Amino acid sequence: MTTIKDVAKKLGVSVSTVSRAMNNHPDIRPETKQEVLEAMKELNYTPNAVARSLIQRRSYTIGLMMPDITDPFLSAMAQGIEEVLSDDGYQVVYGNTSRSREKEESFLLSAAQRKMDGLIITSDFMDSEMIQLLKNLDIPVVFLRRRPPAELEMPFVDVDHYQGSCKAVEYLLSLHHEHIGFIGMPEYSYTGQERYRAYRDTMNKHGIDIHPEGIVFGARSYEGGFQAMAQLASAYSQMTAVFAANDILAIGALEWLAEQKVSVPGQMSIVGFDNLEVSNLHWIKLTTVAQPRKEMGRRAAELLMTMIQTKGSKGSSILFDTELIIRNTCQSHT
Amino acid sequence: MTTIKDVAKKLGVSVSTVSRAMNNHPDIRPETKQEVLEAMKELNYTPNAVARSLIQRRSYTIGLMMPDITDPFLSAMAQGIEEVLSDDGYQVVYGNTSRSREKEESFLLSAAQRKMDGLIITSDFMDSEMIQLLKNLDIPVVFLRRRPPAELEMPFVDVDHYQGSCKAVEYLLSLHHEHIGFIGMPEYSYTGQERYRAYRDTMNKHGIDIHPEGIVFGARSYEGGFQAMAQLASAYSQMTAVFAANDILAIGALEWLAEQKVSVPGQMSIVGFDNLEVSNLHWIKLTTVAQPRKEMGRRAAELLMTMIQTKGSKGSSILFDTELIIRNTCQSHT
DNA sequence: CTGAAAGCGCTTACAG
DNA sequence: CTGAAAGCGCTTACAG
Repeated sequence: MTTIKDVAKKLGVSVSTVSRAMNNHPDIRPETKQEVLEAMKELNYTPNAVARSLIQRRSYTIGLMMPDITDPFLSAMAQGIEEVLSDDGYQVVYGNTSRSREKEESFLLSAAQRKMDGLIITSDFMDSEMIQLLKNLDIPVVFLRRRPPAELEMPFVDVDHYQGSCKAVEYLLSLHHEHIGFIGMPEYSYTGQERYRAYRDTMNKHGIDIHPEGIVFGARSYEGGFQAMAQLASAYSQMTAVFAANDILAIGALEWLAEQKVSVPGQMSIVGFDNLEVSNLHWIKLTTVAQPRKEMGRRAAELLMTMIQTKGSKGSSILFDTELIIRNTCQSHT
Repeated sequence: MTTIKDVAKKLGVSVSTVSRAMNNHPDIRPETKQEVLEAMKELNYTPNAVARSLIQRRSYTIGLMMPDITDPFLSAMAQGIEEVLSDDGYQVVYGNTSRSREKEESFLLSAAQRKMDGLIITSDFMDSEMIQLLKNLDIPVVFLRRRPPAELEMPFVDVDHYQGSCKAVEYLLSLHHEHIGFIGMPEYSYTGQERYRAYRDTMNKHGIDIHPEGIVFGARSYEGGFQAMAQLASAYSQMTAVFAANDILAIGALEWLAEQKVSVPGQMSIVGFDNLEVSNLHWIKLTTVAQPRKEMGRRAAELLMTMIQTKGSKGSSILFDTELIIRNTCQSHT
């Protein structure tokens, strides 16, 4: 492997000079710089970023911790993140947690050892030990799609799940539905909780009774939505509309309805949340709530970059607006 | 930041001893080791992996270069890769290329500078310059879903696109279809070429004429499949079946057919390729060819690990079998 | 079993 | 503008 020493020797200059040439240091004669650059090319020299990191205490590496890159939502955000970070010369180290506490912990440990310059995390286990770990890291962190615990003074970027869900329920209400069921995500899910809270609050605000049998929490899959819809239909027979906390669940519900020949929106109205690509398929055309996924990733990365550049800045959180996308799964209740 | 020196000082031992304690070196008295380990904990010491990498010439980092993490196929493989690599204490550095030559080149350059230990790449631009770059890296590389150029002696892992596509076309043939159209991916796509080749060969093998107007190459989207089907239907009126080179295209075609009230499989049979999750949706139930995505990622990672561990091993390629999944979009032609 | 010393490949004051 | 020297935080022969 050729090092800075080799190119210094070839030219009969010092290593300092070579270093200055490749780092665009002002204190160097243009001709000297030119010679060095040429020698580097001739020798096929590649600077060793590891050595540089050690001395500069910057690795130009940022960690991205996510539960599941397979989730279309998360992968779109990851792409946005990678785009802005790589443009700035940073590398993204990707850690999949599979919603396992152990994997989250080991990723954070690894971030400490590898001297990562910053972190973007979608964390599912923010207990006191984890918080301590994050504090000890002493690097900028932005939470993506999660709220940081109060003692952490770190920013987050997310969509306004609450407001978006209010829109969805308001829409159903504006269509004169009163018996509105709810299909939720697993109860531990943060986003699921927010969407559920919005459902309750909106119903209450309009003075509409919430029927406990009209609420069910499904698994994170089409099958979960399918089962949930089956349960709802049998337990809450007056129901004329359903707000499903995400599109996957909504589509699972639509499958059950199709199988049972319940016409949508004729007999049942459905609203989802996420605006996944499949929701726009000809047979589905789901009315849902859209969020700017890739843009969220981009903004999270940009936020982290400014936090890194202006050291000590806490960074301010970003809450994106949602948009109700009206398609074909809702109809006025008469 | 606390370093190995701090813990040595606290205990009045040498840094060598501390180093030996944390690296499970045999030449250390168990009691000494115990003391060191405790001191490390007390001081909240975290080893600096950057320093270690510099001296050991291993970064425990592998690079994963992919065109688009948003593609459900690639993200599933990425997940498989991350799982096995992180279990082995390796980190995965993720680079999105967006099918841009420039981004591929800069990722490879970065791999050299960061002293990555290995690479898994889905490369779209293997020209001579790129090949040279890869050679200079002098680290294990496995190609994922691509063939390495002949002069590179590197292994690949992929599914047998050719054989899988033969199965699809043979199936249509077994149903007595003779006028079989083909919807392809963009022509530069490697996987697309293989699937097209299989279509042609299988038709020829059975002595069936291929009609040039029955072949169209679509864009990489539902819309692309939609347009392609429209074109095919008007140009090739005897057509009774279509092999679409991937599920997205197939579903786009199904959308057009549904919109035109052409019954599937009554008037038109369709086979896809990929077995994406959406293909199993109630309204779609697409007959298609399945590939073990996550498993492919896992095996690619395992292959890379053995190449790294047994230095100098070239590694042998892995070609996965496909499986024809028969659902509801094909019917016998009478 | 333990320590002193050299060295990994760079950067960065400090002198000149 | 340039060079010699110290140092980033470790690991690893080499002596003892």
